[in-house]
Amino acid sequence: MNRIFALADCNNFYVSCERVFNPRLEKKPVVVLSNNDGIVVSRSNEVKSLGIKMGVPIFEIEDLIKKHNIQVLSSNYTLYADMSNRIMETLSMFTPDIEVYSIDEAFLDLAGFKKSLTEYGQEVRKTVKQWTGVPVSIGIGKTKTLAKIANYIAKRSEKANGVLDLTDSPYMDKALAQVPVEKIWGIGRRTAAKLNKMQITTAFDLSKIDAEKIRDKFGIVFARVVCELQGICCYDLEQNPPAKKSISVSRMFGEPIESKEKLIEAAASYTSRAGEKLREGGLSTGLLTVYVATSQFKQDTYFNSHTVKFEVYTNDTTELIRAAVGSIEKLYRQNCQFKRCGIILNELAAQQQIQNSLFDTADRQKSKRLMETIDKINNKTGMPLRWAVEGITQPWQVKFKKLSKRYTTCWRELPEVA
DNA sequence: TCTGGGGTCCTAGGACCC
DNA sequence: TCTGGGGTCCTAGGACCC
Repeated sequence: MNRIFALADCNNFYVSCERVFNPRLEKKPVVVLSNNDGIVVSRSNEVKSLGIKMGVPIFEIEDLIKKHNIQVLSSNYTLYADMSNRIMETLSMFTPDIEVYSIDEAFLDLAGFKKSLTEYGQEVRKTVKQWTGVPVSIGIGKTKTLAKIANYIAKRSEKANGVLDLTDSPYMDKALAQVPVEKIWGIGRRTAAKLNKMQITTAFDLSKIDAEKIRDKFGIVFARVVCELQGICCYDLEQNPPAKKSISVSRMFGEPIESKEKLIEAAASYTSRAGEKLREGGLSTGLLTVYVATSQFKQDTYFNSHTVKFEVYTNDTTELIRAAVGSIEKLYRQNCQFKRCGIILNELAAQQQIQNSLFDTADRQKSKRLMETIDKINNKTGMPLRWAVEGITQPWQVKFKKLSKRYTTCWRELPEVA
């Protein structure tokens, strides 16, 4: 059966969320920054047209910020996650066949819809804007990759007005010719550079290639991209997201750390968060990896990791922290300016499927009750319990200097109307 | 001085076995 | 002392996504 995919993608998502609750930001240049207010992760159209690229460090654009009075905000992840949920709920009203692809994107299956897809897209767009305040663009195509392409153009073309349908379009070739290879879904910087050397610069050029012929040189993922551009569907809608394979928690420190004690604090704190994520998903882990690193932009970089295997799968934070602290003892180096630490949990399994060991000495029932109690307390109060080993002063904590309020998830921070 | 975080999949190469 | 090949499993690293 023929498929028709629509991709609904929010415009400048983080910036748009901020504008919903602070209309003074409308029509002004706005950027949202990453953790530690490090790099630019979301830009308004005004900022894009100033030539400021995604991912540039903030200190490199200080002059432009002053000159154009760019409004600068820290990331407010709580707000964005809540807005995302509202948008996805709104989209689900239009079809039950929806795949939430990322915080600001969803694929909808529109196969079998009789009326004009463009009109339908406009209706979706209007509704999301009305109900949530966030502008979305909609691209429609016979494969996910073509829907992405349509979306790319819908965002940029004035004529499209936010919606472009490329199913059976007489303008298909023209549309593909507008899209540089590096903007195609699945083609990154490396592959784009290789293609450019071969005089393949647009999606149109790429769609004319024989996928089988270059499969050996470029791999199967690439071959699929080419097929999808040709209208051959390789990726279906995924409505039931596959089980997670890894959980990770990592941060750059607010300031570099030299002492082992502080490094242990940070590692314990991230591990505690990883444990919460495990239990939220009803999972346990068999493998914990800790890594530490100095700044990648300084000389004499040091990166190292250590992995611990658990005899019995666990989601007990005390056990996880013990493993993480032991790893730091092995990884620590003196006179080293640590700038980052991360915890990765692999070999995840649902709690029910766990094999017990004959020689297990831990009281698993007691541990389970303890974790449940701690999670319950933490979910109820705004002041989460902490393990002593996480420290008190925590100088490594991430910095957010320009944070907006949690308008939608915290009673004390509701927007006020004067 | 200041440079994010959380994921997935694929591939090449090594270890090991028969 | 000489000398094979095929299969599987695991891991590290690369590339990509948002």
